[in-house]
Amino acid sequence: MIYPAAITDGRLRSYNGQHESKQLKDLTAKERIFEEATYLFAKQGFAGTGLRELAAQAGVNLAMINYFFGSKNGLLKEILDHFFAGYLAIAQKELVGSAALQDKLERFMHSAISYFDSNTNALLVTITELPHDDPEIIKHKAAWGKQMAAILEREVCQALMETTGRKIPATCIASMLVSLMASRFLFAPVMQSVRGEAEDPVDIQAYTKIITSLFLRGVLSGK
Amino acid sequence: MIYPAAITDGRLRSYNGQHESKQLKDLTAKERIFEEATYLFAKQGFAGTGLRELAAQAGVNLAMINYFFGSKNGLLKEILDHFFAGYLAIAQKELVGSAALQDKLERFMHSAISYFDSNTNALLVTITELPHDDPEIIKHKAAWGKQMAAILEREVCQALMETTGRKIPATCIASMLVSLMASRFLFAPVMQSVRGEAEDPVDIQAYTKIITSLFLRGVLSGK
Amino acid sequence: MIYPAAITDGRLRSYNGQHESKQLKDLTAKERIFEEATYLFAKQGFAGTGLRELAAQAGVNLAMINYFFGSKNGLLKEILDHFFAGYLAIAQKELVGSAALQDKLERFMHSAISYFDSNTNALLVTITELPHDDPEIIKHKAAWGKQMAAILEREVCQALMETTGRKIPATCIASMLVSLMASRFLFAPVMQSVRGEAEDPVDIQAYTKIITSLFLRGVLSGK
Amino acid sequence: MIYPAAITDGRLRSYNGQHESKQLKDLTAKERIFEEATYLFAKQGFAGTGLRELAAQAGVNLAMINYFFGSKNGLLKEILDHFFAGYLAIAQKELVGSAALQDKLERFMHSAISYFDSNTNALLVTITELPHDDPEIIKHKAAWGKQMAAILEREVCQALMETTGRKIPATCIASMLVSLMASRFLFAPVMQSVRGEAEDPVDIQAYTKIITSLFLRGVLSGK
DNA sequence: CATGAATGAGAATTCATTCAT
DNA sequence: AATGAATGAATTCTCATTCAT
Repeated sequence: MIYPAAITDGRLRSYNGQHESKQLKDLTAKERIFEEATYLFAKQGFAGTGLRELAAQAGVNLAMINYFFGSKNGLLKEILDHFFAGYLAIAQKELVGSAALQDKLERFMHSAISYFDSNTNALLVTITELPHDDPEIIKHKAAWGKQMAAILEREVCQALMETTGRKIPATCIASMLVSLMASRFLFAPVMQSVRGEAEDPVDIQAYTKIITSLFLRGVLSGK
Repeated sequence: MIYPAAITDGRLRSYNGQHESKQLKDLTAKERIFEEATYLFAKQGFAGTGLRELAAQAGVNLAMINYFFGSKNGLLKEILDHFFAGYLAIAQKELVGSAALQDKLERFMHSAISYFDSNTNALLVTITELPHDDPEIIKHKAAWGKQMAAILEREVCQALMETTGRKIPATCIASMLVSLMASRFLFAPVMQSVRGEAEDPVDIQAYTKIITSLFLRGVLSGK
Repeated sequence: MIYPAAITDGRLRSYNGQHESKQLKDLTAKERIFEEATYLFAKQGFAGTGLRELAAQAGVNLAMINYFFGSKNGLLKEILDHFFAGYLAIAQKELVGSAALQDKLERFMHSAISYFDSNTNALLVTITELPHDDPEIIKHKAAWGKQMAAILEREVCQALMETTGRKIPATCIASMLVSLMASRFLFAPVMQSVRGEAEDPVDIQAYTKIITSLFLRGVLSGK
Repeated sequence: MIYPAAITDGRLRSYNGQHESKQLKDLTAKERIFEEATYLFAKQGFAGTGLRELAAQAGVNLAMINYFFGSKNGLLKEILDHFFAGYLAIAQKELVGSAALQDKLERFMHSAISYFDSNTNALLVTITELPHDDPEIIKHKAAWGKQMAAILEREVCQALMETTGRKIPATCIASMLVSLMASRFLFAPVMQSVRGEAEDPVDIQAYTKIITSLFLRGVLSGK
């Protein structure tokens, strides 16, 4: 997993979210729609983005969107699924196994934050659409949540109870983790204008350290 | 500050957010619009909610919304301002002063989570609309963020550096705090269906303890 | 009749159209509505002007407009009637009598153009609303047109036939006269930006001479 | 240039403005919208005509208007541009050259009045929207006015000064010419009801002669 | 006289989607 | 695979008018 040196504070119209080197012109029409939709949904919200605008930005005919994705909802579902799949893969890779709890968590958080950094737009779409209850979409979100909770329950919660005596539900852990790791990306647009241009944001490595340390040892611990 | 016994897992069409006993019928037309808008924006998103639907649910004529709030954006601005004002007041009350850092933070987090619990809908609107960059709205958000960051810088960041030697920017602290405290409310709709009906969610007091303890001492600390 | 030295090229928010010295604050609410309506209707058209805007500009409550004038149409009718009455009075004063035809016409045109200059807004409203066929309004216009045609028929057409042998219908004369005299005011907004700021428009006295001379002796005549 | 025998006193729902023989059913949707809009705008004014009514009359779906013309303003701009282009072409054809001034003017006025007669609706839209100052529209009008003034300045004003010693600005000439030639069409709806049904209007040839003679030699000249 | 609230209809525009080509 | 036309419903917002106070 590559940790990009340059920070990407907020949404970027990046067509290389996955560290691919493809240019816009190299992408197929479907890929262009997908990338542009992720960017626009992150910037303006799902309901706030029209398919006309999306088609224009992606440089495709309006009818192509429904042709490729069936419907506007189908497009959202694909974005969410794509993002969840990557996130779950990281959880599986870093959390499952016999390593020490602290090591597991540290590695997971490093990877996850790096994933969020490379897929900020998809992360923002996921989070901002989370509470909205389109019945078609909510099933998807619950399905992914179930898998995540299962891993956490098995690999984290039990170990946590054994070592610290604390019983925290997996759903609670899952929520806290994502919230904490996503905080930078979620608040970036606002915090950027709060800081103004005088101050620089912490870079992504520093951020990762702060967040990880906080989650494991709290804000009051030294170092 | 009252801690409501009953959990409010997610959005409620509650016209007694502030623990007032007003009934729907007692509210003025403007208040009904405001309450219903907060509920609907939380449930379906700002852009996903039409003024027609809002007017119907609030039991007012469609034109009254623009009459009272000028525009749909004006309505959103009033909701955000109202929520931010309450949040900032809590920060001012609990964080400003000469108490010990840990006591300040504990009291603030208790009050803030209780505030989130009583104003879940407004919280959700605020968070889900955060990254969306309507130029008219973004100025409001930045203005409030500035005030919050100023308080944290003065009352928390400096004390933190003195006691722990860690320099964390106020904007970073602000984001982490809100994210963490809001995690339960933001993920509630999804986590509810993840748990199914077998398992009960932790109640709000337990949640407050978990979050506070985590933020101060980390997840690995005992107790 | 006074010929103002300063030209009034186009629409003016003049509350002293009739050379009265009343200030805006001295006018009654009804008068303020009337003046402001004349200005706005001239600038944006009757249908293009909302009563809310009018009320705001006139500094009166929205409901006052209907209270004073019955309806938006009633307001227009009063503006038209007021303007037509003044125009017809001039025709009666200058055209009726035993003077020579050329003298009659010259005096009439001088007076009428001066009247147009002092009531440019009302003139513009009249002309731009002329072809629009609101059935309620069209009767008013026809009634005034009949009176004007009658005077022209009696005092001009017959004399014209006797002196030049030409039979021109009164309706035709009436149209040409008004069109010609109003041309400056009707085209002023456009011609102003055509000229730019380099060139000055002819003043109202020069304009009066040009128009009168043209109507009586044609553009090819010397002097 | 064909002089239609039948007079067209005022606005006609004529789909054969250009003496083409196309029927309504033969026109494309865009053309039907264009024709019907010209008719309705002439009859009720631009602001006084709703797109709903226009769509119904043109027999197209409401959304097609914005689909083809972008906006209601875009539709107006196209109507104005189309009319201005035709008018300017006539000016260029008849006024530019080395013919005698009187011949130029006579030919121009004949052609222009005939053009007005074939495009009465567009003429009325142009004139009644002239003073209204939508910033988007006013630029169009000024642009066309500039071209017209340039031709008149070069081809008419200078010759006029040489032959008669009179210096009349091109903007003034342009305004008077259009006003005079358009008078019949502008006042037609009113004058028709002034005459009643007893009297017949002068036909378009007689009107052309009267107007031309008046402009060149004045109303007092014989013949 | 004057006001603020309220109304129902209508304004222009955009929506997601479909379909024949 | 791709396009332009077309649709009906929905969007936000403004309209002129009324009425109780």
